[in-house]
Amino acid sequence: MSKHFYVTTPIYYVNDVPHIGHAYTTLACDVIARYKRARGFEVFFLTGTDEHGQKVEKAAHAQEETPLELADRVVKRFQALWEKLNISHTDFIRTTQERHKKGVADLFRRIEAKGDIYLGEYEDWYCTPCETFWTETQLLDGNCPDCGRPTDKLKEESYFFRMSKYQQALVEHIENNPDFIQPKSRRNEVLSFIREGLRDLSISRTTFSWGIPVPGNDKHVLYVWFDALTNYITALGYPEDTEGNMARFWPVDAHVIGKDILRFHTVYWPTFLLAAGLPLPKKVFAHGWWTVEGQKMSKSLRNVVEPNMLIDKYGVDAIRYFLLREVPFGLDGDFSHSALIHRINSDLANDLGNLVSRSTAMLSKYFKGVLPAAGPAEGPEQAFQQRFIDAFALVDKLMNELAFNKALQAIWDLVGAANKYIDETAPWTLAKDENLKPRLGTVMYNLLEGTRLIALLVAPFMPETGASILTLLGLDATDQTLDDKDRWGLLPAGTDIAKAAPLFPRIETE
RNA sequence: CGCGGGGUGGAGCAGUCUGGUAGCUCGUCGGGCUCAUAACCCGAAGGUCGGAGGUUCAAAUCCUUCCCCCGCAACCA
Repeated sequence: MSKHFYVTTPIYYVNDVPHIGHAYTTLACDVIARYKRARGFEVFFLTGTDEHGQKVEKAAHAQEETPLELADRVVKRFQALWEKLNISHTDFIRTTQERHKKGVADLFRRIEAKGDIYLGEYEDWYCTPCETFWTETQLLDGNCPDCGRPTDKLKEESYFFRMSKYQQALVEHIENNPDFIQPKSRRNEVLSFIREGLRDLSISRTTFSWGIPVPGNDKHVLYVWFDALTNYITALGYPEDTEGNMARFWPVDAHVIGKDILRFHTVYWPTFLLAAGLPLPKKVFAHGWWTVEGQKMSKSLRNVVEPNMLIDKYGVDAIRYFLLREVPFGLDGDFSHSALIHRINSDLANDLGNLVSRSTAMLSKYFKGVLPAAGPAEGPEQAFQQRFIDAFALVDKLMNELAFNKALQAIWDLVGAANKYIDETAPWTLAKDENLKPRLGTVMYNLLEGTRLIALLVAPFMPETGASILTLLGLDATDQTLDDKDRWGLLPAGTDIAKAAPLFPRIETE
């Protein structure tokens, strides 16, 4: 079995500034990447930016800068946010990079050589002032959906990809690989879409120039999605593969995307790959959307949630936790400040933070902060330890399904079990009888050892918190490996463990 | 007949595919404990599962029909 893991975010369009949705997708990929690394996988985690296309060209023109200048500016904002969010990507690709353009041109030629690209005519509704083509269904009462002015039916020379040729092969692939498109509801959606019949796809434009030129015909630039989707292999070095990344990491384990770009990833991209004779992605996972305080997020409502501000106010780990805990991955969810504060107070402060506080406080009080050795495990210890063994298997299964919220629930069951273990064993009672000191030592050891394991499980979701707890326990915080570290009893007796300051202060609201 | 998702105790959700004691989190109420960030642990109350009809020994779960809400309708995660 392969110990390689490749996960991608979509490349984000630089015509938009980063918001909570971008952060969500990227965060999800980061968590699975960190988890897989902890499990001993060599991980390639790719994110990046999509910088071509008419919208970028126009936006740049409006601001009197070149498209590349605009892209450089916006890219910095994405990169700064990822740093702030503790995103651990291994590569950041920009579609304006030479390596990408070269790979895209190669893919085009490869498909063309196969006879699956032809020159034809593209006919649609054109808004002259906006210089934009619209499909019949996009029009509002026959007018441009952007500016409301009338549109004309116009023909444009265009290269087409024989997508229709691959309809049957794609349907078969989806049917034979039940996990290819997740969640299942999306899979059904895609299947019914394909069965309505695939048309050939226009993959070039002549109405603007900010893009990758069609090889052999500079009048045309490539359709942005042909350009953009290809990033998933150009980042690996396609077509040369000098570093062997294509060989090691393709096909990708998971393309994580928002539900809006499902069709591009489950219809266009796979058919391009089929035509090129490359293996298809193992999984495409479409997550849901966030509303904000119950309302759709939009620029006009001015309710777009700015991740930087949230991180400054609540802390990066609290935000990371909230986004993945609050809503099942794949469904839509609502972002509200009251829900966020509630999560922070009850899950992070009361459950986890307080567990660490009370545990270390007792160790301080009863053993001067020096971890005692464990005596024989009695009933409570055996049950307690078994919960961890069960949880490791469960969490692994859930992480592989990208069921982040369930994985966090399973981890929090352990936090609950630890709090309950304290209650059952009542260390404060044991402490009153000097004869029970060994028993008290056993309880304290198990408690702190459980805390170590919880820290490791929590670390992919909340790297700083995981590191804080490990440091507190006298361990190397940079080593968040789970493989071989998920056994009971690795915390050495005799370790000095200081009483912890609150990990997550409660947020008081008036 | 455009497509899709949904209507389950006060709130938010799971359960529906593979019918068989209606579950979780929060909130409310009561109790326990005192190590801890007024935190932790235990218990209780509260639902005829949107309406109607049907299949079945048995339906939140399958079938029919109706009502209501929310998205989308080719390039916004």
